Amino acid sequence: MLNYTTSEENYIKAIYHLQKVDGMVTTNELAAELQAKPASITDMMKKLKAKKLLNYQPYQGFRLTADGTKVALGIIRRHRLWEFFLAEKLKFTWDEVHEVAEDLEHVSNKKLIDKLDEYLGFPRVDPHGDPIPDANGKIEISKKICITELPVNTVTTVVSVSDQSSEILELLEHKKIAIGTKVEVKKKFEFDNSMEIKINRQPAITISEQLAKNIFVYTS
Amino acid sequence: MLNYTTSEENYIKAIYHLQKVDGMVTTNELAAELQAKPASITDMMKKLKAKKLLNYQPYQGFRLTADGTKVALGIIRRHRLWEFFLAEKLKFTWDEVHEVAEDLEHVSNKKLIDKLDEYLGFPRVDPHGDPIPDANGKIEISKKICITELPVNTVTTVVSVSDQSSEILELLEHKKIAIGTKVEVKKKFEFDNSMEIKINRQPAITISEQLAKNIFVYTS
DNA sequence: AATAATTTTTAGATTTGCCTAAATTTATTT
DNA sequence: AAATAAATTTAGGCAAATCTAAAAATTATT
Repeated sequence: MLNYTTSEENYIKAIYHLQKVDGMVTTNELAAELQAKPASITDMMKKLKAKKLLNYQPYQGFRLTADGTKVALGIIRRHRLWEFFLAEKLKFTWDEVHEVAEDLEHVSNKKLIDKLDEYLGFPRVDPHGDPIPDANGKIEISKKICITELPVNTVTTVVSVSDQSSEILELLEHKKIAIGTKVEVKKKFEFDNSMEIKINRQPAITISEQLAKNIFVYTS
Repeated sequence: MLNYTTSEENYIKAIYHLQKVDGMVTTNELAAELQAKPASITDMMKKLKAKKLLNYQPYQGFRLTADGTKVALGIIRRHRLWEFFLAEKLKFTWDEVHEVAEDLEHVSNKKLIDKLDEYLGFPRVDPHGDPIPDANGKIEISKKICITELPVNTVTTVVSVSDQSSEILELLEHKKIAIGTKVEVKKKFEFDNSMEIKINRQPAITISEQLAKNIFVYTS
């Protein structure tokens, strides 16, 4: 497999993530995501198209090709394995790992990553609960849904928190909600979309709509 | 501490290593080391001088300043800690680690490196026997000498092999000489500068001048 | 010490990745 | 369906890091 620049990799990764939400990704969306100007996006889109990583017709948005998706999954594999390493071995907290992994993910030595994977015991998810692609690029279809979509009286497990600001983390910590926490939705209030949830066997607690929107759980 | 580009770091590191042999480093030496053209060296020397990492007067060669040396030691610290990690934890062989560490060394997150150091148990030397600078940039003065300079009947430990081609590695493996091997020089022959050495308590073996010149040991 | 050889620097070009400003295309309104 | 607004692309420029070829400085040699 060929090598790509750090910049190319950042574009590919961003497109992969936006695609999942959107289907087709637009120039402005990607510019916002990467904190770059739209003109820069167009430049790179031409380059990635030339390398057959991207389906792109001017003004029509873009999607990764099968090859582009493979490259994206390689980057995501590296990112998430390093995140796991940082949390598990170096004792970083789960909210610190992303930033460091942003740099480590660009070291693309296959043997390094496969040996790291083995050393870590082939973990299936990273510290945020996101699945780690295997050496062949296979990734478990994440069956995550937002806790707001969960029916009442269903027990499930928190797998990820989308916002990762220190403000939300403070609140989560206070409410004792963390990745892996077992939660059950007890009541939903239409007035303000707040909800009551139970954590383990403790009394129900209330979470606001804003908070709920950022908490994701497994469907099963 | 400021951040430097991968390219700047590679120049700084190369100057540091050449300085130790040479005192003053020349444009052509550095060009050879970095596989670049002399014109490119001059360009970068101007830049590093402007950043006060280098003492440099046109046509007079260059040396790192105290600041430059500090930066170099940071890079070398990262490089050697990753080498140790790769050998110790991921089970890379000692001749494979350098290449991978060349990429990892440019991820310059102080917390990452200090936690890695701690995780590894604050190792003093890398898998080639070279000393690892501590978090403050302190490095043990390496008391390595070539085995050819060792007096007879002195027991010592192999700390490094300068050449790392597969040819020399094959020979070293055959002769059971590795980093950490205890050796004792028994005889030196003036005719061809070959020597007989004993490894542990086994019968003496002969090594050629060419091989001996590449084997380094501790003086004590 | 003058000339030749070598080393180093300068000048100017190229590529990558980004930018601003202007032009173009597409989408939205009236 | 025009006109307006928004999104996107093009054109041209800039900085970093490299290169080639030519000029300048230093070192070595006769």
